[in-house]
Amino acid sequence: MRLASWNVNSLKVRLPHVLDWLAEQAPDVLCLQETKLEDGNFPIKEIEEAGYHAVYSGQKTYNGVAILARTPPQDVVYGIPGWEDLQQRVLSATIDGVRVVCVYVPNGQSVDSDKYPYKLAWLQALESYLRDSLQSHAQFAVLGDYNIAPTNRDVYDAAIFGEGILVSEPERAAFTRLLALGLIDSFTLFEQAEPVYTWWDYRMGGFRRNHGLRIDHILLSASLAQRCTDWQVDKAPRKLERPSDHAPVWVDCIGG
DNA sequence: ATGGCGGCTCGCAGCCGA
Repeated sequence: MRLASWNVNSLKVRLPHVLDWLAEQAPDVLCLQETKLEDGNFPIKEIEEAGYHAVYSGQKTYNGVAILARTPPQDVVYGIPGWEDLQQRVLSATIDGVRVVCVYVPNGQSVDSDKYPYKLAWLQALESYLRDSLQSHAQFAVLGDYNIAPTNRDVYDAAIFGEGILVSEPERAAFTRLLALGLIDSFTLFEQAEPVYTWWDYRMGGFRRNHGLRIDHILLSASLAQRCTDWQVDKAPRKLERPSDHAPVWVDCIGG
């Protein structure tokens, strides 16, 4: 099965790209972030006509997550249970026996912003939730925009970012703690010769100059990682007119 | 050194993203 993730930066604007991508890549599951749509405006008709079921949790202007799947998502959980959050950033569902968690980790804005401690507290809450969920799901995948570049290799110019947002030690430590739960960054199963990015700045010809970051990740439980045969980032949608600044990423897993 | 793009809104300027 193919499990994918894409921060679309407005599903309203990007719906044609998403529908084209579903047709071309035929993922079994596609996790979306930054839909920026209230649930009443979610394009469920178009998604269903494309052959997908969908569950979604959105809000106006900011955030919003969705899971599209060829078979009906089951046991849907909205947000992080027991952790109040007005921002719609997490959605979980079981699809074909795999527990899928779609995450849009807060950006944090800057390390001296109020949004930075919110990001770290949010990551702590996510860690607790994932620890609990892993107890009951051997086949487990956490896909999304983590807003963390795990190593300097995941940054086009580490000097520019310094100890700033997306790369700071506390954020990277939080990411490492997610791995310590027993999750594997599927990207690392298929080490690449050249640096690989999933996001490029709209400004200053960021994509053309390959000024990117690897901040979209697919973490897999050990059982699911054993079934994983490929990891890819598809840069093609980033080349289209009015692209998202993120590219879709996916993994293929045997069976399911 | 700064901002540079793009999407959003009880919009026409300002916030936010990364």
